[in-house]
Amino acid sequence: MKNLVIVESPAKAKTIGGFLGENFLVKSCYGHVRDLSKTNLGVDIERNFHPIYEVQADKKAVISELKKISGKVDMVWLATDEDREGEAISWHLAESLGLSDNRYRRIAFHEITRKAIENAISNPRSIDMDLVNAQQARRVLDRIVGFELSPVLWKKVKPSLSAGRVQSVAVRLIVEREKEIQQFKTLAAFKVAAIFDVIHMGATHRIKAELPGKFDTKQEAKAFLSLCNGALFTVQKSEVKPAKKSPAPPFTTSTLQQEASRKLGFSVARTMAVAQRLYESGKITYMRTDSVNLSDTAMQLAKEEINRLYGPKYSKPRQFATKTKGAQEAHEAIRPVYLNSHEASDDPSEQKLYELIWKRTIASQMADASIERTQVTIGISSHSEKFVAVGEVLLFDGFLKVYLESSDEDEEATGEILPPMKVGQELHMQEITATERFSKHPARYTEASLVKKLEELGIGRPSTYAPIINTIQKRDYVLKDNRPGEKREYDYLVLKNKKITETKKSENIGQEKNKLFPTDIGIVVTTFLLEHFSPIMDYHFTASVEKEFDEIATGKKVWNKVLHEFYEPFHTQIVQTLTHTEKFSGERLLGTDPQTGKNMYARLGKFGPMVQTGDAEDSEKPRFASLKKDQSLDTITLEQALDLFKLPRKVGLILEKEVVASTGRFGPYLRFEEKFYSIPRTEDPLTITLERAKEIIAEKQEKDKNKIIKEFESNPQIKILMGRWGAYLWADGENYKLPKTQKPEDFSLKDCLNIIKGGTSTKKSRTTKVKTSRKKG
DNA sequence: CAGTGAGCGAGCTTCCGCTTGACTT
Repeated sequence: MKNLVIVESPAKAKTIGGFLGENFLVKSCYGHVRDLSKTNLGVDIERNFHPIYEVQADKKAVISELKKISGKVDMVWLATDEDREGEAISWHLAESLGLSDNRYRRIAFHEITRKAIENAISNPRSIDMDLVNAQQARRVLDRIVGFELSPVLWKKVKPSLSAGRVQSVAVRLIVEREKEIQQFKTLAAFKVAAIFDVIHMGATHRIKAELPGKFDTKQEAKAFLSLCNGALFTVQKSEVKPAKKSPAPPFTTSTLQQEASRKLGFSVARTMAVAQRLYESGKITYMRTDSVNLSDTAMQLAKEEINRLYGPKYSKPRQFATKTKGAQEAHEAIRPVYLNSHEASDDPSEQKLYELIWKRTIASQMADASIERTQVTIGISSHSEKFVAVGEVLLFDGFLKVYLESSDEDEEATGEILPPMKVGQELHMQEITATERFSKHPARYTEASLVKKLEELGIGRPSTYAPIINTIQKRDYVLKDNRPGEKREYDYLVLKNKKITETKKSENIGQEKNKLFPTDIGIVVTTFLLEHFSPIMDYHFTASVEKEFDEIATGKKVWNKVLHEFYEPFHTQIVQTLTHTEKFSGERLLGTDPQTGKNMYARLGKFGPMVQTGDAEDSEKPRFASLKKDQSLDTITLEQALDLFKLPRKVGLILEKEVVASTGRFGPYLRFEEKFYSIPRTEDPLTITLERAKEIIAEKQEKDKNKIIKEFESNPQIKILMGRWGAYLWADGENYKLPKTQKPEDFSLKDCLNIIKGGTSTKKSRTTKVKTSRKKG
């Protein structure tokens, strides 16, 4: 072997290995190989922000293998991605493999074709140190922000919290959207629509027309309907306008995540996992990309496929320009490797995602759709307002034959075909309706719409969108959740047969599925960071530092100087906040307790969100109660807070012993004679009666009686019990699985001892995380 | 997964961006 080629991805290594001859060995380094030391800050600020690098623990084996091979070859070709991070990886490789300048060459290609690779090999260059320095600046800045800001949170808000250039802004977006929704004032107005009969060639066509404006009140809407009663309706204008629709560009990571979410209901993480499998099996190109570019080969293949399937009329090859802020375009757009292949996998998820990618790619190379829009204006003899009917005729479907991008907003109903109407023609009115419509608050973010917003702001990279979503949920700043929605009544007026009837209708509103909600911790942390570190929290912070990084990359600025300029004010603010601010808990005064006259607060406590009566300075100690799962610090009322203190509550006496109702980690419960009895979640411990309590206790006691299947006189520490999922072995507080080989009652004490000796207790293997911060409501 | 309903306190937590791999009854 004379040559070693190093790329980032193993799947890429495999493909390229096939293109190059026997003199080339292609290996992968699996992304970054060195990173800042994790033990400390990893940056020596005194020495001009000198980074302290270490080979990452999981890359030691990779590096030692590459080192061994590189010692034996004539030339090492560093073929990492051609972007800022890729350039840095090449530099780290050269450094950690100890390659002298004449032992390696830097090459790069943007598409994986034989031609592109041969071209790269014949045009080698040296490592671009300006670009590497831009990456070092990015890396060091992120480390400083994260590792100086997080400890401030530990001291001033709560231990173990985190903050960073990307995650803190992502959380801010969700927090502020929730605030907008809370402050949103719903406005009602009446929308008027009419149905007319049009007679054309002896047949009656029903058309729908709308009044462009709205009425603020029911009275006005009603008055309008009265005016229409008996009026004449005449066509005043009929306009025909041609229009065209163009296809969307091929997929990038972000647009793939959005469409897979809307069309297939995939989470961002699932989209990436499925795409990874398609990539590894050679069905699609690389899935982490910000480019909409297609290779010449791909465009040629698409053209042939479109010609074959739909005919040349449908083909329109085109290249799209990337508009994304900060795009680095190291790869192609996400597309099928073979555009003439329609099947990619037996796995339904993979196949569905593949079809989506296939359609999007093919559609992007197809002709525009042409449409004819008709707008008919209908005058009212008794009023100056006019009805408008809109019709749409698809003259040529073009790319719509294959694919239409969906949108986050509700789709406007597209017009239907209108029968021909002449100016002056009188129309017969069937009915006119006035429907009360309400303004809608801004939509909560979904995973995918958050990714879209982050991309617009230039925050995060294709490889990090899915991890960001994961991080902010793991840190308990954000919760992906559903809300049931509620009924709302609205007024509906109809003018028909010269009569106006008024009815109430109801609709379901506010239902949410898989939406992102901020948690109390998320809100408190965001408020704190905004107050003390507004420059980092600025939505344009990333974009403005990116501009600096670009200037480093083009040699106009020196990287450590850029860092110095950032660090000076930032660090001053860190010190300032640590020394001069109190602990922050997002405290909110709810009012006073009517019984004691003491202040009541809602705030974030050591164990999560809670309410408090009385102040710490009072002679009597304050009382505390945790919030329920569906309550939040921002919205809890004095009444709800008072309810929280009503538990535990004395329900009454059974046989002169007290029964107490309360809510615990696992929901509402009763306590009687030192034992616990769960109350079904549908019932309320605040109102449960003694009668009902007796029932629940009796039921559980009956069940417990039947619980013991077998006991051993010689060893009372071993029992066979009946649990929710069948029989199991209990031994001194630990539980063991019983083999299904015989009936539970047939096990002997010796059998049991053997199971204990050989088996592992289920308690120890438990991996479920127990949340302690909140009671479930 | 097998019933559960606490709360010491020392020591640790944390960033973003590249890339896949692999703890089991």
